[in-house]
Amino acid sequence: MPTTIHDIAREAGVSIATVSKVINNKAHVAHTTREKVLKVMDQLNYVPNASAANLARRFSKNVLYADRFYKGLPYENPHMFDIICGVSHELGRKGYRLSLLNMDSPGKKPEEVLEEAIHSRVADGLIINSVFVVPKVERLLLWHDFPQICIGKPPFDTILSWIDTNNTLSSNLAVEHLISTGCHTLAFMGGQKEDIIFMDRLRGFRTAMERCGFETREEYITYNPPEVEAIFQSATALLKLPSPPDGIICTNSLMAVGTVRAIKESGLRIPEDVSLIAFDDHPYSPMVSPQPTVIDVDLFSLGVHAGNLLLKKIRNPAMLIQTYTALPRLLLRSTTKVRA
Amino acid sequence: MPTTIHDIAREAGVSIATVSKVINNKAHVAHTTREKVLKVMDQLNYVPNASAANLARRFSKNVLYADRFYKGLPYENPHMFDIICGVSHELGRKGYRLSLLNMDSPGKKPEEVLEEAIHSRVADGLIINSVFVVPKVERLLLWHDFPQICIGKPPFDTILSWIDTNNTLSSNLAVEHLISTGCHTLAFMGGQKEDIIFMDRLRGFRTAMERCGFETREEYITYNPPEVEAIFQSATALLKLPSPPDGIICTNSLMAVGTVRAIKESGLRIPEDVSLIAFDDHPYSPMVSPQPTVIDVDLFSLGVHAGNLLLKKIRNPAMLIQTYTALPRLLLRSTTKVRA
DNA sequence: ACAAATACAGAAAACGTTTTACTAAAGAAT
DNA sequence: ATTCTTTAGTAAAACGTTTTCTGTATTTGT
Repeated sequence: MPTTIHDIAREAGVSIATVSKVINNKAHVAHTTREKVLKVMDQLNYVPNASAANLARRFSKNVLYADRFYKGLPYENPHMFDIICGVSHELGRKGYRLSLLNMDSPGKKPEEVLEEAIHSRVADGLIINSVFVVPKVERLLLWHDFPQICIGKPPFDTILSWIDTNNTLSSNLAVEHLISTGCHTLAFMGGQKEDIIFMDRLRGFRTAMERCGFETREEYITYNPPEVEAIFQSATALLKLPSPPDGIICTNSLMAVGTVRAIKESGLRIPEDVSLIAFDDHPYSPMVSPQPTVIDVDLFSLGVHAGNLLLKKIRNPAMLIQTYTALPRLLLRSTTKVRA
Repeated sequence: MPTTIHDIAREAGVSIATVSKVINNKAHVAHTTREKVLKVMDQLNYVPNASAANLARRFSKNVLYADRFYKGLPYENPHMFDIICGVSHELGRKGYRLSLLNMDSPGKKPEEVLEEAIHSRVADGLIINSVFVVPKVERLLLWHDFPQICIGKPPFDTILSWIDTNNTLSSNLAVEHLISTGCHTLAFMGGQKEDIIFMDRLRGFRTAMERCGFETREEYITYNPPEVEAIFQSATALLKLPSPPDGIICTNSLMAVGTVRAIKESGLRIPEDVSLIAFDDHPYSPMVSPQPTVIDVDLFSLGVHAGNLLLKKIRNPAMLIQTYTALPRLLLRSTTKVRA
């Protein structure tokens, strides 16, 4: 019932081969013929059947995004969906489609889900959260020459391609900014030791401090659970030290919320007495007052880059390992200011 | 190079028809034969080529989620991604895949993007944000008998299937809860008049008030921009009225943030002097203190329902119009309490 | 014991494209 | 005029499945 390439060919008085050439903008078709075919296609509202085309040309113009997609995830981590939006945007522009591959499948291990997807040839490439990239998965991908981009640098040496943010560099930026505005005593409101992003940032903090000729004192580094009350206590304690910090770096915006409250309730002014800088812009940042100066990464464009890199690999599978590190940026708002 | 059904057939010493039957769990294949084929499939690591299967059986085991996916959206509206997670979860369980269809395509109108996708048969069904469901799109979908679920009730009478939340009912719940805890004077912290969700909630508020025998006075209804400072002012003004409200309903969690601050800074206690209830649980709700009592909808399971309904329509296209309205639930936290 | 029904297996025809020859015609070069 | 290229177009063979139809064996019912 739906119109096929045969209908177009018949109606236009040409062969299906010619129609195919028109569709795919191939050479060896006269201008007038092309026009004629295009007109018929338009009239009959023809769009090629994707499956048939996929089968014949042996690729699918589809890309998989492999991750877990569980309940509440978007609230916990809206960031990853901003990456997905970026990927989708870029792929859409280039005529590719993005499918979600949920690695949480009842009764199947993530590798199995992935292997099945690859074998079934539903997609030409893969964007995968690096938490799934264990050596076994690496072998699988390399063995099949399957174009891929990992989101996040895999935790071992690999010749897979990846794309990541640079937490160390972010810390550097934060430290340098605070010092340049005149802070002398810096503190770090951290998360828990299992949080690798936080630990990366902390490492960056230490080296940045060293590079700037400052001493890192352990009592200025706190490890906090993700609870605003505990954070508040912790920050209050920090401010009661014999020589309290005049600059605080918060590993995320939740820390910032609790810390801001602590500073205010300690009777100190922001940023005059204590400056504050946080990582990751978060939707509720603008709601906090004063609005926090923030260091973040444009994750949407990270996604765009990932999509772009992947398409290049798809077009040229011989392409060597690709990596890309997104640079952090400083969003100057009201919790930091150059001091007199 | 990749293994095909022919390889399996040869290796197992049967015909490809038999292998196909095994793959698809069809009848008329002996137990021993089935075992033999399965063993070979396992050995050769065979997974059927999706495009070929799609072409032959004339459906794709794929579903589209049509919406805009622009930069920053996940921060503005994490809710919609919770729906997507739900859909993906449900579809994955049933062997279907979810593809994102970005309706923002350079140089193409949303209807065109949609029409192309439908004609190309990349998917067997569609989940679509009802903001795109204009009469033209309705005609398109009905004409092609394309199984679909709208997220949100379309703004006109339609025989398309949709799934939605019930904002009116939510308001009812809120009003009833406040009154049952002993509040007498209720106020509504609203958004802007263009916000249809808010207007729905407001409508529900009015009817609920009436049903409960309370009078709705216009000065207790405020319309606010999404800015915490303005909200704060607005709420403060409310509390300065000759007979201030002892119960406030906030149309979203942002309102709650500003309002809580206003109540506190007015020297009033929550919930002893003023109770507060907000719509939509938001990730930062737990961070606010006191934690707001909230009325929300489980959007993940809304997504699960949507996926489920769609699969039913795909299996039985003759199925009549389906609708589903998710019920709101009350999350009792610290801003409401039964009064002595 | 014999017809009828059923279980199993395979051959072959789709499904709707792309691609690879191959032919015919038209131009260019000798 | 003759040969050599280039261009335009086509017929036919993939691509890897599903499905229908046909033909045997085997079971079941009488």
